[in-house]
Amino acid sequence: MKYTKKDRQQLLLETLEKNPFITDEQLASTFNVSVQTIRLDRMELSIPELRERIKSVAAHNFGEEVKSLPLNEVIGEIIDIDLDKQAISILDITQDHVFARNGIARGHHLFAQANSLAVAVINDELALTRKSTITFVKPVKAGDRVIAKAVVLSSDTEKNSTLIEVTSKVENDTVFIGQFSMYRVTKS
Amino acid sequence: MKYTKKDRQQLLLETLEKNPFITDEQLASTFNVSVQTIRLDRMELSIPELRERIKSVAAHNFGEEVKSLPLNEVIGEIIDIDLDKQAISILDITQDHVFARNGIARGHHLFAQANSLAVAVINDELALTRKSTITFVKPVKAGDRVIAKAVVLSSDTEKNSTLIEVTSKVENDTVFIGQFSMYRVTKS
DNA sequence: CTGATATTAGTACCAAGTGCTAAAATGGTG
DNA sequence: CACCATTTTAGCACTTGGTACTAATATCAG
Repeated sequence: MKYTKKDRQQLLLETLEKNPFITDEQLASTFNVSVQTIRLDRMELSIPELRERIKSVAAHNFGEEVKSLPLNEVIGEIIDIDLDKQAISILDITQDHVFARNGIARGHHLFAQANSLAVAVINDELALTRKSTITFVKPVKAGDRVIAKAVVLSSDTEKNSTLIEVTSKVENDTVFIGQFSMYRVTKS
Repeated sequence: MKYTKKDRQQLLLETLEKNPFITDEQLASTFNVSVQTIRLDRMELSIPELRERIKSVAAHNFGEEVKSLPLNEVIGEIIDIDLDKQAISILDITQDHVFARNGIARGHHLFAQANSLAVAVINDELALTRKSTITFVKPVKAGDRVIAKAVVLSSDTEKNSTLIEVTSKVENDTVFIGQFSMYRVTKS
C-alpha cells in the first residue's frame, strides 16, 4: 500500500500546504514510512521543519498588520475646493486597495474617498452622512488614479440637510457615482 | 536601574504584545534579569512559551474558513459566518475612527465594515459591489462596539447578482442599514 | 547477480523550553 | 539590628522536534 517516492513527495507537499502544523512523526505514520524517510523527503523538497513552517505562517500574518483604512481627515488628496459648491480629490489606487485575487479595488475605498470629500465640501463645523446611494459603475484597478468630484446639489437650511453628488472618474471614464444626504452641524 | 517586579511584568506583557517572537533569553537581557526570573514572570502571568505563542499567532490566521476573502481584507472581525446565508462581524470604534471634534465615527468605516462583510458572506471566487443604498441611523461614538449582521436576501444566478442587507447595531440600537447589490464572479 | 536507488536505524547534538530544588539577595517591620 | 517574607538566581534532569551524520538494509532494474 505504499506510494512511490515521487507520489509520496507530491502528497507531502499537498498535505503540508493544507496543514503545516504536522510533525515528521505524524507524517511518517500517515505515509507508513519511517521518520527518516520523511526527513529525507523534506530535504529534497527543501521543506523546512515544523517550527520554521509555523513561524513563517505566523510572521506572514503578523507582517500584514491589519490594514485599516487610512485615518486622516480626508481619504485622497483634495486638489480643488469651493466650499458649499464643489470639490475635487485624487486617490491613487495601490496594491493595498485591491483584492489580491484580481486587482480590483475594494468598494469601500472609493466610498471613503467620495464620502470624505462630501464631508469636506460642506462649510460647517461638521457634517454627518445620513443616507447615501452609490453605484460602482466600472471596476477600478491598481495603478488607476481616481478623480472624485463632489457637487452640492441643494441645501435645506431648515432641516440642516445638504444633498451632494460625487462622481469619480478614471481617465474620463466614470467608475463611481454616489448621492449623499448630509446632516450639517452648525456652529453653536 | 531595574524595574520593580510589577513594572517589569507590565512591560513584559506589552513587549510580547508587540512582538511575540522573542525568547526568554532575549527578554532576560533586555530587562537585565535572569532567564529564570522571566520564566517565573511568564508563569505568574500565564504567558505561554515562545513556540506556543508563535503557534497561536499562526493558528489564528490559518484556522479561518472564510472563503471569499482572506481575513485580513475584512474590516472588523468576523465572528460567525454561514456562507451564502449570513455573517456577523464586530468592529470596535476607537479614537482613530472618529471625528476629533465630536467623537462621532466617520461614515466610511461603518460602510467598510458592512461592505467587506457583504463580500465575505458570498461563497464565490470573488464578489464586487454593484450598487448600494445606505442609511446612517444613529451616530456611533468612540468606544462603541459595532456588530454588523449581513443577511443574503436573494440571489439571481442568471445575472450573477446577489442582494444583501447589512444591519449594524450598537447594544441593540440599529446604527446603520445598508442594502448591497453584489456581482459575483463565479469560480472557473 | 550486481549496482544504484531508496529506506531505515542509530547516535550525538541543538534550541527553547518545563519542573523541581535550593541557595542567595533584597526589603520591609518590629 | 535581627528576622522573615518576597524576589531573584542557579543548577540539573528531562522534553519536543528537530539537524547532521554514518551505516546498515531493502528493493528494483538491467
